[in-house]
Amino acid sequence: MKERTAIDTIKGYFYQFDLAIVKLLELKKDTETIVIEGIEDIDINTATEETAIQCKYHAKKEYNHSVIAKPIRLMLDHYKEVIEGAKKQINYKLYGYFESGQAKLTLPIDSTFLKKHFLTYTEKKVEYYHHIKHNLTDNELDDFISLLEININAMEYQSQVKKISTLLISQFGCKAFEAEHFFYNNALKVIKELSIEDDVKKRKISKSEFLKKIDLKRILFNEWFITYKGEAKLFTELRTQYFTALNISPFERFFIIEIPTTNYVRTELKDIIFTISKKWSKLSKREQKPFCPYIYLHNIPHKELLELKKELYSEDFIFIDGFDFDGAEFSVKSICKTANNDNSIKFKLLNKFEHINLTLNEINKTKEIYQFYCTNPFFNSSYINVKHVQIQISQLTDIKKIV
DNA sequence: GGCACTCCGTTCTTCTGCAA
DNA sequence: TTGCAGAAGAACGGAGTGCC
Repeated sequence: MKERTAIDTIKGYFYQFDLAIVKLLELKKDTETIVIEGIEDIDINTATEETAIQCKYHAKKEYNHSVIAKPIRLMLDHYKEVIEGAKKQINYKLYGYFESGQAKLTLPIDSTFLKKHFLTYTEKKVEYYHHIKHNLTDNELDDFISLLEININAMEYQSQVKKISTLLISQFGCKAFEAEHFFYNNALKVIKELSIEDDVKKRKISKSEFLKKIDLKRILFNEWFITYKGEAKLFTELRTQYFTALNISPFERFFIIEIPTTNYVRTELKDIIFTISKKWSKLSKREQKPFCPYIYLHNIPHKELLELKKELYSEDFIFIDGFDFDGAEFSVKSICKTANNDNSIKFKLLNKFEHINLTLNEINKTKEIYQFYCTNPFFNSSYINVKHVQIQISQLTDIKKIV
């Protein structure tokens, strides 16, 4: 029960973030902006008007006037400052989803209804009259109603998610997977980061800034996206998208892995190397074009790399690193040597960052790069025809779950 | 028959607990 | 601190009963 309550609460946050994404994508001009948690949950600023939207998502709750009464009173507080000349006039919008009970509210409402159901309330057995507190006349309340739009038939959660996907596909001309894993994932991160800014000026973003920020074709390890998707499901989808094929083509695959500075465990790294080697090599005698993967370990201390190589070698796990004899320089020809059943080379280790480009330049076959990074991608491919997948990880063991 | 009172189920509002 | 769901309690309204 507790866990379900938490999930429902998180769903409420997501619903609000998703609505912000929808509103940003629906802005007509690139210069138009929205503010997260401004006057209301979402403030929309267009060339002609400003609208403050209060968003409610009650997946398991029936509509009752009291549920939306408090936000309406807060909007009236703002309106009071408007008629006093302290603030600029804006439009107010209450956008809510409820499981049932929508028929209880007949729109439009009048000032009598507003006073009775939204402005009169009880707290600790004391009755309050919000309109009397603010000394507002019926005419002023009518004016407030003319600025207020109530929609308690808001889109259901999944329908809104589908709408975002459609908008992103249309905006970026991408596929559904990219819309979700690249652009929606990035969009969630951008909105989340805006929402936690203390300064309201920093919670503002224009459509063009937003589109620029989310236009990154790489997978982020974004806690909000993982919460939305579920870690296991996310890893499964990544595996299906990038690492599942019935017949693996004999391509030259580069696995570029950043070693986290904390919680490094050598056995875990070895396990990942074994997995990549096993899955992404074919050394059978019957294989016409045998192959094995290239692996580069970013930020691994020199001494640790040496220990790792010693251990692999002592376990008869055959690999090459482009150095043919003691004192020799890195040889591209050596590292590019074809792996086969006779030499049993299970993977090719690139010791240094610069060896990646030297090797890539030498190879004429189809190449693919899979980069797993911790914070920011550290290898930028300039090869137009080379597939380059960038996936953010939180820990080394994530890689094994994906590949 | 009409009115007042009581009971009880339903509806609505407010409070509380929980998680972020 | 906020926003959600659920609990608790107040308010409402219909049915039944008794009295004038």
